[in-house]
Amino acid sequence: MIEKYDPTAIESKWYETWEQKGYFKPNGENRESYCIMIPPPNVTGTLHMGHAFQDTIMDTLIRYQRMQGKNTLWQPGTDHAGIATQMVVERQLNAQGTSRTELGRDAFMEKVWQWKQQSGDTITNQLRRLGASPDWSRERFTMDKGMSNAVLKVFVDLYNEGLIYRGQRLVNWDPTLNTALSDLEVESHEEKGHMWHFSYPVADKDGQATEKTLTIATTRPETLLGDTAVAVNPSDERFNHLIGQHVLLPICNRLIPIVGDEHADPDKGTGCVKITPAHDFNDYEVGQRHHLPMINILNKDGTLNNEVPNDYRGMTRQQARQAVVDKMRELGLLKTIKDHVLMVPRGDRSGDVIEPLLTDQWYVDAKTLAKPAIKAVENGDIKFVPDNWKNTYYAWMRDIQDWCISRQLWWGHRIPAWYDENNTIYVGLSESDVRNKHDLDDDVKLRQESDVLDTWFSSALWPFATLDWPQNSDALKDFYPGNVLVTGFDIIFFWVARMIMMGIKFMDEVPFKEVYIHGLVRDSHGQKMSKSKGNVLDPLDLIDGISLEELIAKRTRGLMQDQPDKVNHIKKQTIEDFPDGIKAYGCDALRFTFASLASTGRDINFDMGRVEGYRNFCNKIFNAARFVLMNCEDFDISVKKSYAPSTAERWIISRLQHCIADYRKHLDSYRLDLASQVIYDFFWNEYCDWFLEMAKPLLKTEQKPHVQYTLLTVLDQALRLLHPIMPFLTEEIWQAVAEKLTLGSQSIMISAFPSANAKKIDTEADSEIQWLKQLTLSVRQIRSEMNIAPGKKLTVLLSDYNDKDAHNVDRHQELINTMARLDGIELLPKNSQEPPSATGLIGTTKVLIPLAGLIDKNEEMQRIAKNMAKVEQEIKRAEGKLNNEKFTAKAPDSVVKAEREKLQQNQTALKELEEQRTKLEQL
RNA sequence: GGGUGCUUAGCUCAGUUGGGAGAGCAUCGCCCUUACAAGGCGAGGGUCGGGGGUUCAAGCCCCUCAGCACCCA
Repeated sequence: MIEKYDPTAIESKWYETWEQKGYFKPNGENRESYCIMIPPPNVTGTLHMGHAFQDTIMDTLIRYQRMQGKNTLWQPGTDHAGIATQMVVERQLNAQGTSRTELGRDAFMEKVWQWKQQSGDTITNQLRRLGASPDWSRERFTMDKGMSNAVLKVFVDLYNEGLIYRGQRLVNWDPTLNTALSDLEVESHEEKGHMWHFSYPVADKDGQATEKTLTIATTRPETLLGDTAVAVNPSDERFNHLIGQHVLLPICNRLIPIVGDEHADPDKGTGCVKITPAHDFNDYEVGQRHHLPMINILNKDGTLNNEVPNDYRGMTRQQARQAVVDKMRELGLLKTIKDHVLMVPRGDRSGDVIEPLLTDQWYVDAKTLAKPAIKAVENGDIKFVPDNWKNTYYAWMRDIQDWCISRQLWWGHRIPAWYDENNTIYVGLSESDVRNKHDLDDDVKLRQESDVLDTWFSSALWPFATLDWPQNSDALKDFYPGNVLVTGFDIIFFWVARMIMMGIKFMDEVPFKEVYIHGLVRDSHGQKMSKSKGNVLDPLDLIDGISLEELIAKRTRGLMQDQPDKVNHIKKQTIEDFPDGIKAYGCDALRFTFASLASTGRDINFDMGRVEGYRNFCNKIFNAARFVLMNCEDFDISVKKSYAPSTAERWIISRLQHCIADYRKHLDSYRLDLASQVIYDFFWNEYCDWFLEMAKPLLKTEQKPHVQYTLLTVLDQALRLLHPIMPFLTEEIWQAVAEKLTLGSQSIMISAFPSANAKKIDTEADSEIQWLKQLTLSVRQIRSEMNIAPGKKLTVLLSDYNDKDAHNVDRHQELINTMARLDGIELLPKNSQEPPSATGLIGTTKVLIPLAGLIDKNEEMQRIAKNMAKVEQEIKRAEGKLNNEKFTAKAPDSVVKAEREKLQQNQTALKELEEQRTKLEQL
């Protein structure tokens, strides 16, 4: 074995072997199956820290269940991510001086497929580097033939049931991307803007402008050109007498009615609002209530169309806004302009301001599908972990709006609808299917819908479409429903809710039994990681390491030209956070870090200190294994038959049982942070710090073969526990351990996961070793605080000892001497004179280290005073409690009794310390 | 405006039936002790955001205030 832990050397070896031997595939042996569907990453580039975190969680769960012998499937794949991917490729084309429209639909699609191949490969390679163990032979892509068939069937079935329909509605229109978006793809944020007050002349009976005006307030002056009413609140006495009259819309010179509607808030603006039903969701509602005409004034690219006066046609929204304001000022109808903070809706991909626009789109009747999906969570068929996320789910599902699923893009599943020349709609699996069903001759011209489906439409089918549905495959029988969905809270609406709806609709069963919601990975300052902030980390850089220069280059790439300030800021921040770049911590350390951060919170601030700490843990494991193997070179497995563990061995075996039980409990409840803590603590603080040290002297006795066996078996078990989190290092070491123990199994991956054995819990050994630890700690403390060299051999006396002390001293002389580095330990006969000493305590037993020239009297008196202060405080606390009659009367007996015992023990201890101090004083 | 979550050591975070405040990193001291200096041993450091309440007992339960984050409108 190599001298130092070198993750690169270890991690390159095993992945290929595992994959070749088919360990990632379901074993097909066990009827109990376990399945996780990967949330398919978008083929827009590379995996980020959030993916790595999520994949670590899933892989840990999968490996854990696989080792328990279950028929385990982790289903991998990627998502075509319609808009996002199309944008990436379009941007590349633009950089090459061409464009999507120049290429045409077919050639463009080819380009996207090329990109998909490249990005998909990058992603799967990253997953491999992370040690992920999905069944690659089942890899799927949301635009695969199989997935496409599923999409077609679902669309056609829903259409036939009336759950998909085409309709003209106001949609969120993205003028940059030229497509409709669903509500979820629109992000509204507060932005600084203005509130303009315009006066509209009130018209007389003949439709002529009067002197009277009505002043409306608006944040969007350009929409004036599409106004079809002015609304006032019916209860607003300032204006309600005007209801039913008309105003003469300036610029357009249109007569539009004054309507009474609750939407007008008397306290907001001027109390009067202009109504533009074709360009505002609220106004649309008002328009419906009052049967107002809708005037669409926008082209699809956001410029003004021919519905507006000549002067304004072709203007952009911004130009039109300015022009309208100028004109109103000229007309003397502009009253004021106020600064105003308003919510501005923007497309989550383009960042452009979203326009409500009246268009024909395809919708899913979400309300109908949501009903059973809500019930499934209410009745516990699906559980959220942590539980409170179900409230977020309910809140959205109970007020769900119909889902706009059509997108005016090219990259995606083309909607299986055909139009004849009269625009009659035919929906079917294919054109020939449509012709057959509707008896359409070949001379009837059909044209397929050019829109594609929202990318989430296909993702929603992921849990069954990846398992070959609509075929009734074995995989579908074995692995639907899945056990748990592991995902972030940011896509509960986008994805989780829709999978539940579609799963129940088409499989008659929920798609998964649990939804484990994890937090979002942020940087160490709590900032969201994003390219524009320049604080992203590539998980592979933590595995392989990266120099500061390269990291800065990576983070500022593509930002150079436009924003020098930003580049400098990113540089500065990066230098501050990573002055020496990033070291190669290795995959196992990174995974362990992710596991340790997987608690119940929402956000995870990724701290490099933790990675470094866990890299050290890897090193610790590596070195402990080295020690064990070095000391087991002559190990003979035949000792197994006559195996007789000594106290220290029984102790570590007993501790191991606790560790196994706790670890499993935590993994079963998705507390990977607690699980990692448990195994870290066991391995470092118990196995290494105490057991390996105790093994050293024992290896020099005839107990040696037994100790070797214990060292190896406990290591074997610990490695198996660690394996789901740290696959590479554990495999590397386990191979050598398994050989010694002649375990037979070829890989730790398919070895049995440890189970706790209650019979091996040994309270006697526990108590004896606990005593030994206390004694050792006591001596070490004196040594350290009295500046006695660690190597200096001491003699220790036990005074005021009890039977247990005597028993332990008798049984564990050698262990005591090694652990506490003593010459010897003696029991001081009762009533005999105690020599002047430095004093420690095990309970009420005094641990005496005679002064004999190596201890300074004054220092020791100070030390004793310090300890006495601690004990006194404890006494005071306990007395306070026990003197409170209510406490003794109402607290459970066991608590009161424990408190009494503690008090008594501390009182004795205090007395002894006091005596000791007095004795020293007299010297 | 409605909702959710958070506030614990210098930093990043645990603390799940209410019963003597924890980890890692950082800090200080001693030590190259034959597995490991990416280490060992020891130490210091917290009025658990503020206030109030329930209780014999509150980091944990209730109320309230403040700050931060996020979701929905």
